[in-house]
Amino acid sequence: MPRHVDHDQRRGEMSQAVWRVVRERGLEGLTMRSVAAAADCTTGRVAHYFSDKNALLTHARDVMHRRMAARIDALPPQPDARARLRAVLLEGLPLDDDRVLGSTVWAHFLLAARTDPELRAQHTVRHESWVRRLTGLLRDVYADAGTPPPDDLDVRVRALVACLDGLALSAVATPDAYPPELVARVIDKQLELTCGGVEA
Amino acid sequence: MPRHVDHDQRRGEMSQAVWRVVRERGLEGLTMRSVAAAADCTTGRVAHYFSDKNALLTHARDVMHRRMAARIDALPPQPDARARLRAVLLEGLPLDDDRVLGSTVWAHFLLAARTDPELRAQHTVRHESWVRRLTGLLRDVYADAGTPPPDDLDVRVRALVACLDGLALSAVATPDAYPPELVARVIDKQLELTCGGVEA
DNA sequence: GTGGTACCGTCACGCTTGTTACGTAACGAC
DNA sequence: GTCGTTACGTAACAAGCGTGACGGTACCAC
Repeated sequence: MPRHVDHDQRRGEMSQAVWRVVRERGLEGLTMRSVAAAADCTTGRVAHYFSDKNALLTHARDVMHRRMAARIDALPPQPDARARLRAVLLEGLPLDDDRVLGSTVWAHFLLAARTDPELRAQHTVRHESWVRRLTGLLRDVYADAGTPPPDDLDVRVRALVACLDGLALSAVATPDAYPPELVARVIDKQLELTCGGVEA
Repeated sequence: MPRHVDHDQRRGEMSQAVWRVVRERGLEGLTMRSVAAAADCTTGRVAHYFSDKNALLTHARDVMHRRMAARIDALPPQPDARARLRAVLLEGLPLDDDRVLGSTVWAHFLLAARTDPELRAQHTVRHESWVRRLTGLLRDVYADAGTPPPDDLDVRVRALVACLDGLALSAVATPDAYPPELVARVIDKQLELTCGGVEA
């Protein structure tokens, strides 16, 4: 075996460079050269680890998604179902630099999905799984209170998710107008509205 | 005066061409050449009416915004405050082809605003005016019912707007997963949650 | 007619893009 | 050592970009 480097690590570094470029210049400002510059190397190295610009993007997106999923899985245990739901919601919002980066990448890929069938299919799968997760958590809230879940549970979750998405978008696009404190207050209100009179 | 053509009309035609290109290829697929092709003319003509690519984009965005504002102003009178609020909300959602186009352009410019200070400033102004408009409408709902508006009126409106934005984004990015019927059902639920027990 | 001006098609320039080819240096196997 | 493979910097390429120059053509005033 000749000279060896850790491929996964290198690819990870370059994915981070992709995120940084997307944050600073958007998806349209993302070029092989800008990624190389952000990763402090030449385009030759980037080309060596990714066959394609598309492969580079896909990898960056997948790593980001795995990272976000891991954050949610690593959430500390909560006292009750409602706190659990709240913690997951907050984790999905861009409330610190790291998650601003995540939401930014998410937003750009979401918009790109509009004209790209493959991106669209992948987004739909993940979105539905996200909706299912929140549905389960909301159901737990009702179970905790000993109340049967309402018939409109699904629509309530959709409204909650839409609110979350809209907030994330605003926080990402105009962070000055939507500081973390406001975002948290709005999602708490939405949570209160969603859970209706349960445990109130 | 030599041969005369209606400048505003020509510019309007080209703005429509811009919208179509944005819909089909996104903001990054929008080039002078693609706009010219969509407007079925040469780049020479486009250059004749717009000094710049930026001027072209700005005009297209402004015309779209005026168009949307006009739609809302032209809304037929509604029986009560709640119906009025609902009508305005529905008008802001991409429920037909025309508004899908509008929301698509909105979403692209919103994301672009993230890295463009001027776009961001303009978006913030319009967003706040939109929030104020909805706040007034929601206040009317309470006034209609003879109930004093709740203290959390502002946060409720923010949640409503976020929900609207998130729905619009989903409907634009993945229309198959968010057909108009579902979108309308979700916003009706959100409206119901927002108005609390008023008139219920 | 006959300017003269608005309209706009054509084309070339310089720049940036993704991709590919090529050269060289580093390093493990033998 | 030396050889083969991996790593990766450099550079060239065609394609596509925004922009500006140039020229022709259609129309109105006179």
